[in-house]
Amino acid sequence: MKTVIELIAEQLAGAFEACGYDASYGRVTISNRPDLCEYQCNGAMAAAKAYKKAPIMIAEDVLKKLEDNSMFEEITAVKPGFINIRVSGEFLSDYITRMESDEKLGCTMPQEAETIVIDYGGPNVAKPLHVGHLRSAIIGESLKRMFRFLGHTVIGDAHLGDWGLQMGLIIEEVKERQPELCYFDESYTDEYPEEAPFTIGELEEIYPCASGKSKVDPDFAKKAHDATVKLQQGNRGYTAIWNHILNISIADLKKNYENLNVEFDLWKKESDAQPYIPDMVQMLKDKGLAYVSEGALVVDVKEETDKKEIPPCLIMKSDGASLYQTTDLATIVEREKLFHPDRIIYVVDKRQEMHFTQVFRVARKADLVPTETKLQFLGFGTMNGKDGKPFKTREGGVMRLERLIGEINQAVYEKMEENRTGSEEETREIAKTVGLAAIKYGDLSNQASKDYVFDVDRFCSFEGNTGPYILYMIVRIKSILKKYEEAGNSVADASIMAPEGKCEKDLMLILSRFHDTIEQAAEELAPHKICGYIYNVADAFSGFYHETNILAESDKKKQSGYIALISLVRRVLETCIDLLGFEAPERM
RNA sequence: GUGUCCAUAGCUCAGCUGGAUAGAGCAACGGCCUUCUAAGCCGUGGGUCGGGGGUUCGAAUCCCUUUGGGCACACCA
Repeated sequence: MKTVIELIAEQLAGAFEACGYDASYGRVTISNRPDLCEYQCNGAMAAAKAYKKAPIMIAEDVLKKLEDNSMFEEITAVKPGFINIRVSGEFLSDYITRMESDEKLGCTMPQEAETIVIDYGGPNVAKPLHVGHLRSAIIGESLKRMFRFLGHTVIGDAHLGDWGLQMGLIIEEVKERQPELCYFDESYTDEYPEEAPFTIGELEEIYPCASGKSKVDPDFAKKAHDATVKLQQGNRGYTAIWNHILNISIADLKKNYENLNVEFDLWKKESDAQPYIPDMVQMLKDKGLAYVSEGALVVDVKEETDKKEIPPCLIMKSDGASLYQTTDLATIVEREKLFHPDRIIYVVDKRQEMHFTQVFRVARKADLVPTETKLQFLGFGTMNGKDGKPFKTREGGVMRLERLIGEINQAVYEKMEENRTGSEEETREIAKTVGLAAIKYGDLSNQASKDYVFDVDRFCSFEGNTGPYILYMIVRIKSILKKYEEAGNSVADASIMAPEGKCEKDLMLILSRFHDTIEQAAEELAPHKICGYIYNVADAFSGFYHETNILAESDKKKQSGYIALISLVRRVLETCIDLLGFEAPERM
């Protein structure tokens, strides 16, 4: 469905053309002076230069050539050459009504749906999720939902890290602790036990221990490197341990992501790309792209236009082991083979930008994907504490996700406790829903690429531009609709009417911009635009709510118009928060 | 060192494909609850958009320069 802006711009473009000017001057934007108008066109001023005429004259001429004035309440040429526009209430209510009858609230479905792989999450097996994984999960999940809503085929991939040095470190540490295990006996030929020799809790302790040791003990580090190579070469015992690690970790990760309302379609791992590596490496050699430099196999990726030296992309270490780059490239090969994606979006810490620049360039040079396939890197910034430094626990350690969520839920619960009406159990449940909204809205309302300050108190504070505030507005609407139905009316039968008050019209104007917002947010990979929009809707609703006593309205027809309107507000808000990845409780 | 991103109200952030008076929220101050959830609403104060130059009828937005930060720069992921 065409946006209001497009409908107005069509009219103006026609008029500009009729006057002999280029149609592109008919571009319309939302007014930045809501006191003067709702929409504006600044084309006359731009045209003034090209056609050497006074802008105000151009604007006035253009308005005379308008073919259809029915959608405007007011359209005037002002001062230097602005064209100020107010749409009519009838046009607006009709527009909103059409939106309401559309399953996607007016979003245009693509002619040809894209297949999009979104690579987010990227948790490492054997390591607990910590705050560093939060942004990727939250942003990636939101993008997945946005593109899916817009009719694309989206595949969200957790892309576990299970193939790097960390596996060698863990295996070597287990070996030192329990050398008698059958996995380390080269002559062992029986089936390996089904039961893992460690629990998730032990696993989470083993890795940091091994990692620390490797930094101070070169001998241990060497052994870990060797173990990594042996694993990658298919050593039977090591593979069995690795399988144990995987099974235990994945079960634990699923539970954690579920708590975040994050759901992957695919639980692929770096190791799944392993089978593609030999052929890919051979191909890189055959094409003359890969060569040996300082003992390692590399591909040059520098380009003429580079302002700085981009180092060659390492494909194979001098000891023969593959690296992050290798698996990422092979993963592209795998994704192309399995899904033929039109684009792959990587939601990764922005510090990895260089890495992905290299990987993308090798992929292009080697034609791992067709030229049309988009490879997009969405780098997100660091989550900082109130001191502006990377978020840590009070003791200064890495904050585990479980603990963070627990603290948020507790903070929300304590606020609700002050004036709770329901049972403790119910309040706890609601606090979880509200807490998740607090975290996600707090994160997503910032631009993804920027660092941001994660402030538990502020995000949970129920006041102002926060997740809980948005939920509160939805809950209010739900409550009114429920009472309306309890009085024997039907919300479904209500229909929207032309606005009378200013607040009512403002609310409708904001609602009419739903699909502009969603389409733009998807285009720019910018969930924060949805947050900004939601807040505007909630704010406009609040104004309307306070001006209008809906349930006490005696004119039944008018009341039905109000009900239909707030019912649409609810739908828009709920759709938006679903795109952001959280939901509203029935009451709070 | 090279490159890159950032700098907007006391704090946290929008706005940046050039447009009219730079916006929110928090914090501060003043109002509004026998009426659909006051977790709300209305109002007041608060700014040389880091500094300097330029392009333009018009710059927070584009270009140059300068200062101060973050980050990245081949065998970790």
